[in-house]
Amino acid sequence: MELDDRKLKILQAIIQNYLETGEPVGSRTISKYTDLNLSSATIRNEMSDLEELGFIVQPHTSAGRIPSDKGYRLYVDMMLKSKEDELNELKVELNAKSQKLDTVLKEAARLIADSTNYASMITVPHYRCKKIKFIQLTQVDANTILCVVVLDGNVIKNMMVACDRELPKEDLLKLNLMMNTFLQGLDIQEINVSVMQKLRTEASGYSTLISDILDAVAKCLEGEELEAYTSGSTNIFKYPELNEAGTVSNLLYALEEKKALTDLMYKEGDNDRGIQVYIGEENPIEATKDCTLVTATYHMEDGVYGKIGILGPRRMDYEKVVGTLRNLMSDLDGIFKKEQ
Amino acid sequence: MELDDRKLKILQAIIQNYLETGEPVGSRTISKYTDLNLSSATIRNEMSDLEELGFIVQPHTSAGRIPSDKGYRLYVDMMLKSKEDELNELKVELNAKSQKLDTVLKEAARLIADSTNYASMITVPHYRCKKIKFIQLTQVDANTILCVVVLDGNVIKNMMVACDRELPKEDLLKLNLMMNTFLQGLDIQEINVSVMQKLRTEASGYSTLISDILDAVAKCLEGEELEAYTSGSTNIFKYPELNEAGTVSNLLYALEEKKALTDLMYKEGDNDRGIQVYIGEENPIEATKDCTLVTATYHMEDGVYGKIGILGPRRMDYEKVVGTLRNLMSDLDGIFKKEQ
DNA sequence: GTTAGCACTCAAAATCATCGAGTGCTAATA
DNA sequence: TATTAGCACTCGATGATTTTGAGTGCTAAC
Repeated sequence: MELDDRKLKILQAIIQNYLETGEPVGSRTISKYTDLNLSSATIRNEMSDLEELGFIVQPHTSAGRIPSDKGYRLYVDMMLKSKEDELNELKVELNAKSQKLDTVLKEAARLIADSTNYASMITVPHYRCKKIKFIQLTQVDANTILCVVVLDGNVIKNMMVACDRELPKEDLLKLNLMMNTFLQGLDIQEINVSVMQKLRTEASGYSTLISDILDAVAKCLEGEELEAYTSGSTNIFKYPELNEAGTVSNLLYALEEKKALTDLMYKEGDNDRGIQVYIGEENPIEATKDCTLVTATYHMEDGVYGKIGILGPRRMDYEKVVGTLRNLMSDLDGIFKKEQ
Repeated sequence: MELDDRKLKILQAIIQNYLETGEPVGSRTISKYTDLNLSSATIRNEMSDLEELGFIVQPHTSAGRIPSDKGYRLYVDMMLKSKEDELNELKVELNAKSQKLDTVLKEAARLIADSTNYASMITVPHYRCKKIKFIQLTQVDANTILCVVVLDGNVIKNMMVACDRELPKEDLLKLNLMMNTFLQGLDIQEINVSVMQKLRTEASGYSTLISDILDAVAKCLEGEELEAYTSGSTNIFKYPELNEAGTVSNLLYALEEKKALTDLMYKEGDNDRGIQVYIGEENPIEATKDCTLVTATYHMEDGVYGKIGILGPRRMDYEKVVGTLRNLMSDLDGIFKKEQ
């Protein structure tokens, strides 16, 4: 059996109607809804075919049809194709004044959630290859040193390091200079034993302090590697089909723990294929198997990237989501470029 | 009618039983459950009295009784009193190694949520009177200056400030020195026009930069004044009585938006009466009117304080919650003292 | 003052009937 | 051959009705 043009139109009509209503759609509805001028009986025959082909399913005998994951998949693929070159006039307003990365990301998450009415997540960039732009050590009080590290992309990390005595100012300056000359331009993986060795021998007398600082730097960069922000997680309540006790609590848990996206980043690695749509069972993460997850990857320089995800019901307004996401991506790209 | 000793014991038994089961408790249960050796009929008479006194209510005729807000209130008050001097051996494990405030707070929230099975919130300290310990300006690249502000309590704030050209090193050093001499020890409210004036005249040629920096400092300190962290919000699903569509979504929304606690801080001001318990309608915040909210205030120096809140059902394990909270408070106090 | 006993209440659960949207199939039609 | 009208059938949803049982209040006896 072939998926001819008429079947495709009917499928599309079914999906669109289902997206709007959330109810299984029957043959009579389609018969009236479309401009195909076919009787409900004919539609029934076609629907029967579409079901055999696996694009739609019946929740139970004598109910209308709803799209299967395969059906959504076809729909999304078609849509993505047709949208490919189309201009999208939606303008995402992002307050780029604050140049701090985390503020921008938080705001991005909120924007997405507000404008789509789904839940959103955004991961902070993946620092694996992030290079150190510079380091600044300052004595805060008698036994604490503040260490600020700026990475490229103007990501700022700071940490406190304990030290046993107050350093003379000249020493601190010297240490600062040393740190910068040795570490500038290195990424976290390049800070290896030999570099540390050199630093230690150079800084006679401060060997433990150096170790402590490097530890802090390493821990800070690696530990928070996959932080993420979420927003609008309660939007989930708006979709009754997700609103079964078990599902909703799992989803919210995944969102609160920020697992969904970070897991995905681990699983899928850093392959970037622009906007990805995971429908139902396609989802690589257990908790989201009843949802659709749309992800997009944003880029900074040098293979540094993060992901934005939108989590909603299968019957998601795919057009809007993809559109909004596209816009946001370009906005973010703009901001990050300016920042460098 | 008097609330004699026997009535009190029965009330206590009712509450405790209800805390465990979540079901209305009947006379027969109490008759067996307690060591009073009274028949269910007698209990029924007493319960009837207790209801008249307003300590318990019937969800409907022919159901058992559940505690009213007034009943809980009595119970909590009694418990708080009896706990007052009692040593509590629970030990809260807090990783104090990382000396960064936000990490500690996040961890505290998580600990509380995990150990109590309720939702927790924690606000970052209220900076109103926070004094500047010092300021560090650094040129990050040609048109960006990084400004790190350390407040007492070792709260670190950093922000990027745009500037039109690269400053010579000497000038930056001079600015740094100036900033520190003028601003050190001041709190946000003491940075007034006259201070700014002085700074600007002193720093000939950098007047705009100075303004920008001060703006950033002010905005940063004021804007994030009432940030908060939450944890375990999905624990709410564990309590069926909160699990009505409307309630749960409101609660989660309040939690996600971190409204509950911050609102409370605004409403109640900075009066600190240690551990506070708000039961049901006593709650000053609309969204939590079906819950119990237990809050505690932690202290740093100089009137700087924050709040921790635990949100759960009315039938909360008050003993455990209060105990855990007490411990956490003392742990936090320890950490913050060490940090100074 | 306490208790046994009993009639009464009422929410929750179980049972049953009805309704109707939607289907699949068949036979008639274009 | 493709389309359509017609009809019997299915089955979840809705709602009425009954049953059940935990729990009460009251009264009379201890």
